[in-house]
Amino acid sequence: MAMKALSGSKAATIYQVAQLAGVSIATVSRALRGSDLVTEQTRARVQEAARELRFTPNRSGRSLAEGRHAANGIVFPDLVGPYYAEVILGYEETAAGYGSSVLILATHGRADAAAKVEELAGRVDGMAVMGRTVDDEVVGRIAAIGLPLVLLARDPVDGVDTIRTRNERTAEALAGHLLAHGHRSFVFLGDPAGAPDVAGRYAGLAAALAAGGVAAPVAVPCGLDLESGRKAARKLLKHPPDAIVGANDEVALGVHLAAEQAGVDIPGDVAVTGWDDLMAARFAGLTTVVQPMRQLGATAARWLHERIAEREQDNQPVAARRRILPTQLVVRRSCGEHTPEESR
Amino acid sequence: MAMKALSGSKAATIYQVAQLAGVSIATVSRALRGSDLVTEQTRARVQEAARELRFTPNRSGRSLAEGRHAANGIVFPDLVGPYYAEVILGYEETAAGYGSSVLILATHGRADAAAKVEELAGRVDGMAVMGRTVDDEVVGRIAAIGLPLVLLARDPVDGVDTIRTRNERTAEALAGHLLAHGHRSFVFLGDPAGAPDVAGRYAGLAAALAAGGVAAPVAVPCGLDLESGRKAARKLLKHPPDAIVGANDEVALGVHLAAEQAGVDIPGDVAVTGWDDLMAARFAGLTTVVQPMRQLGATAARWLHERIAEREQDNQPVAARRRILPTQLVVRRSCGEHTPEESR
DNA sequence: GTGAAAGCGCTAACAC
DNA sequence: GTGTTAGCGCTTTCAC
Repeated sequence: MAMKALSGSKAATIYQVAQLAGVSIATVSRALRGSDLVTEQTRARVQEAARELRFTPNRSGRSLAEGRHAANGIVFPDLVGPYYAEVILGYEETAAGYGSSVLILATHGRADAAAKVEELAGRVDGMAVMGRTVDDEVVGRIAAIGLPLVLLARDPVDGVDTIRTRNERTAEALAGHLLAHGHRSFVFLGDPAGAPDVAGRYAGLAAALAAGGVAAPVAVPCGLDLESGRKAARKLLKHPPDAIVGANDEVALGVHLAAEQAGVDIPGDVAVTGWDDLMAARFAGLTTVVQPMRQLGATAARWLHERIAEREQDNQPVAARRRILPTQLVVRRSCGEHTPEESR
Repeated sequence: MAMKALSGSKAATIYQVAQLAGVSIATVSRALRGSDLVTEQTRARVQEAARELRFTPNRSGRSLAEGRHAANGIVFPDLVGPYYAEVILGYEETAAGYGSSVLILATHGRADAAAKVEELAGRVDGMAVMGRTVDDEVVGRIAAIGLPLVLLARDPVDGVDTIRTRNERTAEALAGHLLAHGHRSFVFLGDPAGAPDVAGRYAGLAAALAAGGVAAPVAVPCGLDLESGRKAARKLLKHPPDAIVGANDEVALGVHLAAEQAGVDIPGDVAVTGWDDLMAARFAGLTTVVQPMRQLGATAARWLHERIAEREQDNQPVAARRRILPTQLVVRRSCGEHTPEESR
């Protein structure tokens, strides 16, 4: 019997454990879940049997009986770049603390993203959705069936919790710093119509520049990865503006690569800034904006947990929450010359 | 009815769809799953009802009935650093292609990691385990119940598929390059007893140096993150060796930070190398080793898919597979002066 | 082509 | 304390 268990090709069920321990399945369930309605003696016998059969409760059976999945989902455009990785880590860590597993779904730019997301909705108790991975209609549809939802780095949808990082106001701080350097002509590298974060960054920049009496920055649409930034910069650097504001660090770092290749000096010939404070930004000397990515994920997981508890207890749902997490300008050398005491 | 569906607070079940469409649940199931045992007319009616009720099949019910989860798991020590993120992305992308969701589990260094992993085993059809997240005993136990398993960047376990990246031989290439620079005293920054990858890197380095007639490198144990590298380097740089070989890029980049702070020149005063080729390595000018991380994850997902199919079809399992993915030395400026034609 | 009904593995009421 | 049993939502024979 023991041998059979060890070499078993299928996971054991509660029935087998019950049989081996000489009790009913109800007792097995109780014993293993720590109910105090079992003698310690019985519990020991059951545990022994479970161990021998290498029994792990089948999650589907349990979920079906309990009416919950003990799992949360997170949807993001892609896992490329440390940005999403950090958010997911914060999310996973917090969710795990609540006993929930985490299902990840990268939509890439697939056409069937909506279907994938809706399918995911069927296997989780709650879900975080990042950026513009799926449109408002899908979000609304999922929210309508009552699945706890939280949107990250995305424009709010009625009745749905949303967490964002501060973009507009930090963009103003960035603009102020660049203006102080004496820069007057600007290019924004990124597509404001693409991601909500990018839109906010551009809007904040434009507003601040306008307030400073400077022409609105030209927005040059650009993917959010290193290579897109490099390609876009190659053309741009032929007649560089005073400053190029990258929609994120990858884009800005792509500009660095292009500049190096073209023999353009940063910040001598052109100032460059990014957003996210990737590890690479530090080593490239890139002026950028730090965001609490981990906290973004962690907060999402916590809010979902609260919403799930609320549902389970049939409590009156609290109104949709909005939160904007602080961000901070990190000045390095790419934005222009600094006096020694200005530098860190 | 439609209103009720739209504002519904609980997901619809197959029974409600059946009732609304005026058919049995069996027909609903058949219609929605594309069986050709239904009239197109009936199918249309069912689809209409399903749409109206926003019906998505409950995954637990389905999994229980089908005896499979349509989900794979991946276990890793932490999501910090782009290294794991890339592996997971490759894994998710491939798994999604096979129709499987992906559950992630970061063990961090938690004491209950084994329990978490075994629990995960109960909700997936297959699982990838990275590095030394759980010990051989747990791996063996999970393999014993017949769950398809693949180990990544980890020493093989009998009867379990394993995929690694080439460490030893590339370490030799790295050693050769460093010796050619004239470096003769070496420190390896990392704990060979910690991660399997690190062990392989150290072993390869030591062997090559021995072959070159140079004393074995001192291994200074060190965490695999930036800060650990920086701290360890702070002491080390007081009397720097000719070269410091970091167990990974983060460690090597930590050395860069410490060197900058201490006014030590790289590579003038000390050569530094890493492993992984993070984006930051490129901007820090760090000599390192590229690894096909995405491919590592993708291969894992593909192998699992094959194992799962094998099980479902009750095929005779093929012998455990081993694969070592190629890696490549990337020479930048941190390892020593190069003549112009040597540099890229 | 469709329906009735038997599970899938588990939890939790309800008996005893 | 423990056993019996009724579901949880779905897929899939087996009848018709």
